[in-house]
Amino acid sequence: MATTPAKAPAPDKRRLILDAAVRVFARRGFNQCRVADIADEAGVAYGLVYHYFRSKDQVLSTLFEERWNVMVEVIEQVDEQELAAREKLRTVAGFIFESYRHDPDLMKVIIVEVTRAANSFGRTHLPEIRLAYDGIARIVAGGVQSGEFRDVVTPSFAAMAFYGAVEQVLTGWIFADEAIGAVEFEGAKDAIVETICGGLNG
Amino acid sequence: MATTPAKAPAPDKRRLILDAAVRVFARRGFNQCRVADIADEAGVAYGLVYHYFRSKDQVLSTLFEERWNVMVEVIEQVDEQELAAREKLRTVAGFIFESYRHDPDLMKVIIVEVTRAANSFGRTHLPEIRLAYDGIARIVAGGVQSGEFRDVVTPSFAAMAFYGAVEQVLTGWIFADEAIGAVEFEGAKDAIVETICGGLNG
DNA sequence: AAGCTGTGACTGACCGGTCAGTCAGCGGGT
DNA sequence: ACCCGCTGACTGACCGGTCAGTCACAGCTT
Repeated sequence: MATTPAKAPAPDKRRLILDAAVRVFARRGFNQCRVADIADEAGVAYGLVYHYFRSKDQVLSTLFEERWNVMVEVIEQVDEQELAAREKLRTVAGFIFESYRHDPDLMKVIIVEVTRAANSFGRTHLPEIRLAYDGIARIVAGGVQSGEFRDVVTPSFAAMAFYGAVEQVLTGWIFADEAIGAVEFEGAKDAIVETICGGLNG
Repeated sequence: MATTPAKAPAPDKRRLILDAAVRVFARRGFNQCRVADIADEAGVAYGLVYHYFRSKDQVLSTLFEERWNVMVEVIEQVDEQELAAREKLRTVAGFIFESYRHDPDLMKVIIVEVTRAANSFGRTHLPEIRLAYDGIARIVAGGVQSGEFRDVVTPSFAAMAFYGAVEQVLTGWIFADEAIGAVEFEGAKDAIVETICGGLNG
């Protein structure tokens, strides 16, 4: 056998626990679920959760950081491209909606349990959360500088409005009971940009 | 004594408990605080909380319903007036921001613990929450009908974007450590309307 | 190739603390 | 002398986190 044989699929219990936690947190909420629920869902012994993670909190934090870092990076990469600010915003909205389409449970957990939890994880992860807001604000600022956007509102305010609108659409989907169709996903991206950039006025 | 004498200030312990609960929920969060904290804050015996409320949950539900009903009513009344849709939206945003200015703790609790709690109170109070969204959507629909607004996005989508932006601004204030100045309060109302109605495009 | 040993991933019974909710009774007003 | 608003010690369930122990396996020795 070589040093890294990879003959068998290799269970990777840590990943198993993380994935199970997403499902359990999404289903019952972080506070309502038990560590035993995570272990059961992962088909793993209770104690193994504590072998890989210091605490229940750390499981959620890991989940959040993994995903949020990707988003922050995407926002930065988009901004570096040679694109109209409006197109950049469309790409960012598209990425976020696509993240939800790809893994609704994970996005639900991140939004409900971290991004909006002003008394627990939200406070803890504020700096990382702000990184994303700042990135969006930079895109808007670029748009203002190039003359594409009007200079009526501060970039960071516009970023808030943009991100708030995106998150509210996501929240609507999270609260909805039926699955969301492909049409809604596609439409949402354009509708957000149309609303925030074009405005409602006729 | 008459039926409602009001000779002495009347302690009204129920109100005392409700007001104390707002402070405690805002400070530590609903899940992190103990019923004993509420009783202590109110200067009242532990058991009295259970004299007036069936459960800890019911305390929060009462708080939410009291305030949310007022908001839904305001939205409806605004819509009945002879005003441009844009002005109606400005009034609604103004009311929400003013609610925060008047009692930040209460708004924080309502937003963080109910409006955005997809796994607990949010689910329970979904019908009431939707009443507000629907009211805003009706204002937008009126604007489209009168030709004031373009017909590019469904009214309920526009309502989501509007309310999402408002809530995100509020969230920013909630997460902020320093107090918010009067200038910010006044400016926010106009900035929201400028962003959502006017749009960013130059 | 058979035995021996060290390693660490993995297990799950258990513990100690915490807390929502109960209830027996007190005391001031009428 | 009877309410009844009010009290707060108490209880029982629950749950996060611990830790003593198991076992599969890799590598060494003979």
